[in-house]
Amino acid sequence: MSDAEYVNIWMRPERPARGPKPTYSRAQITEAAVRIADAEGLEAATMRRIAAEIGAGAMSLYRYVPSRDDLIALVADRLMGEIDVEGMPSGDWRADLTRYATEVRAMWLRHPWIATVHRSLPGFGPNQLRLIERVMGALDAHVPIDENLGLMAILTGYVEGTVREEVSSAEELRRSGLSESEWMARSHPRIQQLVESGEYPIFTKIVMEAGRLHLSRDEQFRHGLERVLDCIAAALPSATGPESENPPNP
Amino acid sequence: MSDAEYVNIWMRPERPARGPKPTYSRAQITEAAVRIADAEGLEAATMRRIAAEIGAGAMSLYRYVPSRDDLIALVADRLMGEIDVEGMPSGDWRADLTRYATEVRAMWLRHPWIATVHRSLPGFGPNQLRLIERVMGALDAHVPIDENLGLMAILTGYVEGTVREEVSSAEELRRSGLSESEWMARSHPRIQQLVESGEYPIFTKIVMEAGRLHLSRDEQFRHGLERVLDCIAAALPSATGPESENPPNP
DNA sequence: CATAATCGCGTACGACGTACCCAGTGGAGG
DNA sequence: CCTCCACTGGGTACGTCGTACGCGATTATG
Repeated sequence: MSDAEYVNIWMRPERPARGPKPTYSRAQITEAAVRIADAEGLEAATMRRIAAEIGAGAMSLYRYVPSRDDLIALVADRLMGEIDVEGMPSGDWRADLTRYATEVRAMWLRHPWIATVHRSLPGFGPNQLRLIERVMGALDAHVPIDENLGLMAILTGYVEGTVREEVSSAEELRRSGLSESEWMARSHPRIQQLVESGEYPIFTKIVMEAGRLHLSRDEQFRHGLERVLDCIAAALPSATGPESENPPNP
Repeated sequence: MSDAEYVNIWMRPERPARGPKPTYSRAQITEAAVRIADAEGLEAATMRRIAAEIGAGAMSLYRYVPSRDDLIALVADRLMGEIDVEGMPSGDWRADLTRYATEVRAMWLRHPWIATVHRSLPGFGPNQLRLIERVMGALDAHVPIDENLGLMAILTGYVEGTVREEVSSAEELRRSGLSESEWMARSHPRIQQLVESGEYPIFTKIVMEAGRLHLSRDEQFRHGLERVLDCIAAALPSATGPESENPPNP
C-alpha cells in the first residue's frame, strides 16, 4: 500500500540503482520468449522454459518482470517493433497505409502465435506508440482525429481479421499436434457428410471451389486491401476540391 | 488405431446405443460453461467448475466431450446460434449484412470472453454452417463464390476487429481484477509521462479528444459499417446496368 | 439371465504460475 | 579500509489446471 506498487510495466525501471549487477535483462528474456514461441508456439514459452533457454533458474525471471502477463506485454511490443514504418508519414497516405498493412501481415505470418494473445488494454509500449504516431500521422493532415480513429479501425480490422484467419488455422494445427493431412483426414468425413446432405449449397460451392482458387493469399489480401483503401479515400475530403468545408487541423 | 478414434466433435454421437442412460447432456454442459463464462470469464469455466455447476463429478464430463478444447468448440458454435439470421437471404443484401453485423456485435457484447477464444479451424458446427448459408447467400446472387469470400472477409474483418477492441478492454480489466478507475490510476502516470514528453503529438491529441467524443460506440460502429458496405457495393456489378459482363451464377 | 458396454466419478500425475525464503554479492557511508 | 544491506540468482513448495486410469454400478442385448 504505502510502498512502491509499480503501475505500468513501462514505468517500472528495469534495474534499480543499488546491489549487484543483474546477469540477464528484459530484452534477453523477451528475445528468448519470442524464439521459443516461434519454434514451439506461445504456450511452450512457460516461465521455466524461458528461464532454461537463457540458462537461468525459473524464479529469476521474476526479478525482471512482475508476472508472465507483463512479459507477454513486453513480447507484444517487441513484435510491433518489427513493423517498419520508417519515414512515415511520407505525404502519400495511400502508400503509407499499404506499407503498414503489408508489414503487419508479414509480421503476423512470421509469428503466427500472436493470434492467441488477445489484444489487451493499450500497453503504452514504445513501439506501439511509434506505430500510432507514424501510421495515424498518414491521415492526420486530411481528417480530424476522431475520423482518423474510425478509418484506422476499418483498416486494422480488415488487416488483423483476415491475417488472423490465415494464421490461426496453422496455429490450431500445430497446437493440436496434427499434420495438415491428418486434420484433413479427420475433417473429410464431416465435410463429405455435409456436402452429401444437400442442405448446404453454399458451403458445398466453397468446398468445390477450394481446389482451384486462382488467387494466392497474397493477391487476395492485396485485392481486399485496395478496396478498403478505396473506401477510406471515399471518406476523405477530396484533395482536388478548391477548399474543404471541414478543415481537419485548425 | 483399429477402433473408433472419432474425428470431428460433430460426428461423434452424443450417446452410444448401449449401457445405462446418461444423466447429463452436451447441451447442459455447454450451457453451464456459457453461464460460468458470462459471470466470471472463460478462464473460470474449468472442467471441475463446470461439473460442479451441473452437480456432476469432474471426470464425468469426459463421457460427453473428449477434451476441454472440444467443449470450447461446442460453446463457440452455441454462441453462433444466438445470431439471428432468420429469413436470410431476403433479397436486400445490404439489409441482410447490416443485420448480420449488428447481431454479431450484440452477441460479442453479451459474451465478451469469446475474444479470448482464438478462432480455430472451421469447426463445421451446425450454427456456423447456418450462418455461412444465410449470410453468404446474401451476395451469392451478385458475385461468384470467390469474390463473395473476399468481400465477406472485409466485412467480418471489420466487425470482429472493431468489436474485439471494444470488448477486450473490458475483458482485460475483469481478468486482472482491476476496476476501471484502478486501471486508470495505474496508467495515468504513464499517459502523463508520454504526453509531457512532447514526443507523441498524435497520441496526445487522442488523449485530449477522448474526453469529448461526440459519437457513441454504437454510432461509431454503424458509421464504419456503412462505409464498409459502400465499399462492398462498389465491388458489386451494378444492378442498374443493362447486363452484367460477369454472370455470377451460371 | 448372463454378458458386455457404458455409466458416474475418485484418485493421481505432471504441468503450470508464482509466493516465500535464503545465501551470496558488491556499491555506498563511515 | 570495513560494514552494512539492498539487491542478486534460484531452490522449494503450494494451489490449480487438464486429464489418464480404473473402479463398482447400471442396463440394453445375446
